[in-house]
Amino acid sequence: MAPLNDEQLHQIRDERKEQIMKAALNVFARRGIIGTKMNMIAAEAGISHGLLYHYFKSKDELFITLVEGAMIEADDEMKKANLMPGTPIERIRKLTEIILDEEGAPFFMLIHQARTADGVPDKAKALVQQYSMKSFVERLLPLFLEAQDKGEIVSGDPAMLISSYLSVLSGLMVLNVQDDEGFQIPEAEFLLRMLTGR
Amino acid sequence: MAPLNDEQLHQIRDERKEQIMKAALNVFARRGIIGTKMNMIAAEAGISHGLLYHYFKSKDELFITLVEGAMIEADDEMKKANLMPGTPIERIRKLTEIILDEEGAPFFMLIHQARTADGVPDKAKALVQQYSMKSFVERLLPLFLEAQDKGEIVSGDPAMLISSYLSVLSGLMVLNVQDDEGFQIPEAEFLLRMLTGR
Amino acid sequence: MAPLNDEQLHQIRDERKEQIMKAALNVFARRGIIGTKMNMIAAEAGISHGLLYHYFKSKDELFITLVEGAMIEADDEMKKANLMPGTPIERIRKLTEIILDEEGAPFFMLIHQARTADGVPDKAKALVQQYSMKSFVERLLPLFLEAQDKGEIVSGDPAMLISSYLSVLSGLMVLNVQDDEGFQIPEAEFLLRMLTGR
Amino acid sequence: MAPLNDEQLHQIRDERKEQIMKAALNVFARRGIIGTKMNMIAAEAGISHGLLYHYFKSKDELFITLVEGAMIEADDEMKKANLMPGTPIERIRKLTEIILDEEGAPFFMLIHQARTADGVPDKAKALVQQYSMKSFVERLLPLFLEAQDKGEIVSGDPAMLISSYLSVLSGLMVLNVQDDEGFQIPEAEFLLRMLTGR
DNA sequence: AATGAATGAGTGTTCATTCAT
DNA sequence: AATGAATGAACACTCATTCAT
Repeated sequence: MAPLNDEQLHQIRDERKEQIMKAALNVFARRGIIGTKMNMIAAEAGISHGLLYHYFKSKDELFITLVEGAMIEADDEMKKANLMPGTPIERIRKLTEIILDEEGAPFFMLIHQARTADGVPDKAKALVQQYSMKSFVERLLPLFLEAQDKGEIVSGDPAMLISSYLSVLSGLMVLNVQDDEGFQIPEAEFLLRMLTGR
Repeated sequence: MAPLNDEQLHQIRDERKEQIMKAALNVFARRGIIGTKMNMIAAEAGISHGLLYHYFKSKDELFITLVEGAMIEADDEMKKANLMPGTPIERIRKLTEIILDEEGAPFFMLIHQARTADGVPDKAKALVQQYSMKSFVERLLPLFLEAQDKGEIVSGDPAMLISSYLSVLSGLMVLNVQDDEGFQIPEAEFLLRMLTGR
Repeated sequence: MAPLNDEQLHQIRDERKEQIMKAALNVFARRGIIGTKMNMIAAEAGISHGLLYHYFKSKDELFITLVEGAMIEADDEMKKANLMPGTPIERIRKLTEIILDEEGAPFFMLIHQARTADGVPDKAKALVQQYSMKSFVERLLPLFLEAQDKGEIVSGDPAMLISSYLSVLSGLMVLNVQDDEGFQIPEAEFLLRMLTGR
Repeated sequence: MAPLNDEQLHQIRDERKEQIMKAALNVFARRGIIGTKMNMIAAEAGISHGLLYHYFKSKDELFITLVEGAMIEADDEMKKANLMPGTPIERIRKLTEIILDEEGAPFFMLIHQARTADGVPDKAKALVQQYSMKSFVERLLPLFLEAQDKGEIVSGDPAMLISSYLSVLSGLMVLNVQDDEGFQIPEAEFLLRMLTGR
C-alpha cells in the first residue's frame, strides 16, 4: 500500500484536531479550565493523553484556540441576524431563539469561563475583550434602530438596550440549567417584553 | 499572667471566623472551589494557612459553611419581600433592586459554583437543592398572586413567572459583570417589563 | 514508531510493581506506616514519587497489598510444614529454622505494624485478624498432635502449645535484631526445648 | 494567703513532671515516637499542650528523659534478682514472672521504639546502646553461673544463654499482645524449659 | 504557671507535560 | 502518529513549636 500523500495526512490531522476541540469544548464548558484535566479531554476524544500534545502544545493553547473559534462563530451569528427575512422584531425573536435553543450553551459557558474564571491564559482574556460586547452591539445596531423606527421596541439608547438584552441572554446561558433544578429558561416571548413593553 | 478568659477567647474566635468567611466568600465566588487555594484565602484574610485549620476542619467544611449561610440569607430576603410596604409591584421592584444592587454578587456566584462546578462536596450540593428555586417560589407566591389580582403583572402560571424572573436575575448576577466589559446589568425598570408588559 | 506492545507494557508494569513492593516492604517494616514517607519508598525503589501513584492508588493501598501478600505467604509456609518429610519434631525444627533464618523478618515486622501501630487502614487490620494466629494454629494442629502422640513434645493443650511457640518466634522476629546490639536470635535447638523439655 | 514557698513550688513542679512522663510513656509505648502527637500526651496528662513546653523543651527531650528512666529501672530490676532469696532457678523464675507480669510492657515497648523506630533522637539511641544487653548480661551472670553450677540449667556459654533468654522475653513483651488476638504470652514454666531442658 | 492562638516546615496526592518506544 | 511510563511542581492538610495574654 502506498503511503498517504501530503493532502491526506493533512486532512487526517485536521479531523483529529476537530475531534479534540469538540471534546475539549464540552469539558471546558462544564468544568472550567482548572477543573478540566487533560485526561478528561483525551478520554472524551477517545485518544491517549499523550497524543493531545501532538496537536496542541499545551492546555492553554487548546483553550485559547477554542475561545478564538467561539468568538468568531458568535460574531457570525450576529451578522446573520441582519440578513434574515421578516420584520425587525421577528428577526430579534429569531436571534433570541437561536441563542436560547441551539447547542450554544457550551459556547457561552466557555466565553464566561474565559471572562471570569481563574487560571485563564492572558491571550484568551484578550480575545474575549477584543471581540466582546462592543462589537456585538455594533453588529446589531442597524436591526435595533430599525425596530425602534417602526415602534416595535421601546425607545431609549439603543446600544444600552442591546447590551442589556444580550447580558440577560448570556446570564441565562451561563446558568447552565439542568432539568430538575427549578431554574427556568424563559420563552423568547417572555424575554422580548423587556424590549417591546407589551 | 493568667490566660485569656473565656469571653475574650470567644470573641477572638468569632472575629477570626467572620474574617475568614468573608475572605473565603470572595475567593470562592471568583475562582470556584477547585480554583481556590487555601493559601489564597489565608492571604486574603491576612493570616497563615495553618490557622485556617483551627477554625475550619477543611476546605470542604469552609465551603459548606458559606453555602449554608448564603442560602439562609437568601431565604430571609425573600421572606422580607412579603412584609415590605407598598403595592405588590413596588415590592417586586424593591426586591429586584436589592438583588441587583447589593453586594450580593459573590453570594450568587457561590451558589452557582455549588450548583454547577466540579469538586463540590455532596453536602453543599444537597443544601442548594434543599433551599432551591422551589422554596423561593413558595415564598414569593403570595406576592405575585396579589400582583396578578390587581392586574399589575401579566397573567399566566405564577410559579413559572417567578422562576423565570428569578432565573434572569440569577443569570445576571452570575455574569459577574466588571466595569469595562460592555456587559450591562439592566435597570430594574427594564427587567420588570418582562412581568408587567408595559 | 509504534508504541510498545501489550506484552512489553505488561512486563514493565509487573517489574515495576514488584520493585516498588520490595522497596516498600523494607521501609514499612522498619519505619511503620506513619513513619514511612512515600518519598522514601520512591527513593528506595529508585523512581520518582509521582510514579508510585501509577501503580498504587495510595499509601494505604500499597500497605494493604503488602499485608495481604505477607499473610498468604505465611499461610503457605504453615501448610508446607505438614507436607515435609521427616519425623514431626524434625519438621517442627525445620519450620522453626525457616521462620528464623529466612529473609522473613521484614515480613513479621510488617504484620506487627499492621497489628499494633497507628494509622493502619481498616482493611489491613481486618486482614491480619482474618488470617491470624487461629488459622495458623489450625494448620499446625495435625503436626503437633502427631508429635505429642509419638512423645516427641510435651503434653498439654496443643493449641496453647502452638500459639505460645509461635508467639515466641514472632516476638523474636519483631525485635529486628541488628548485629551489634547484644540481642540474640537463639538457635532452633534452644527454642525447641520449650516444646520437647529436653 | 501567703505565696507558696520555694520548696512547695519545686514539689508541684516535680509532680507535674511525673504526671506528664507517665502519660507520655503510655502514649509513646503504644504509638511510637512518630505516631505520638504532643496533643495526645497533653490530653492524656489532662493539661494543655502549651504547658508541656514549660516542663520539657521538646518532644525529643521528653522521649529521651523517658528512655533514660526506663533503662535505669531495668538495670535495678536485674540487680535485685541477685539479692532475692531462693535457689537460682527460683530466682530466675521470679525475674521471668516480674518481667512478664508487671506493668512493664510499656517500658519494653519504649526501649524497642528507641532501638528500632525511626525519628528517634540520637541521644536516645546512644542510651539504649550504653545500657543495653551487655550490661544486663553482666548483672545476671553470677545468677546463671550459680544455676549452672547446681545443674539447674543447661550448660554452655552462660552469656549466650542469658542474652538468648532475655531476647525471647523482650520479644514477647514487644508483641504488645491484646486479648482477642490469639497471641499467647506463655507461662514462665514454658519459657524456663529453654533453660532447664526439662 | 497556664492557655490556646498562631506559624510554617513537611507529607500525601494530583496532574500537566515530556519522552522512550 | 500513537501510547503510556515517568517526572516534578503545586496544593490540602498536620503538627511541633512559639508567644501574647
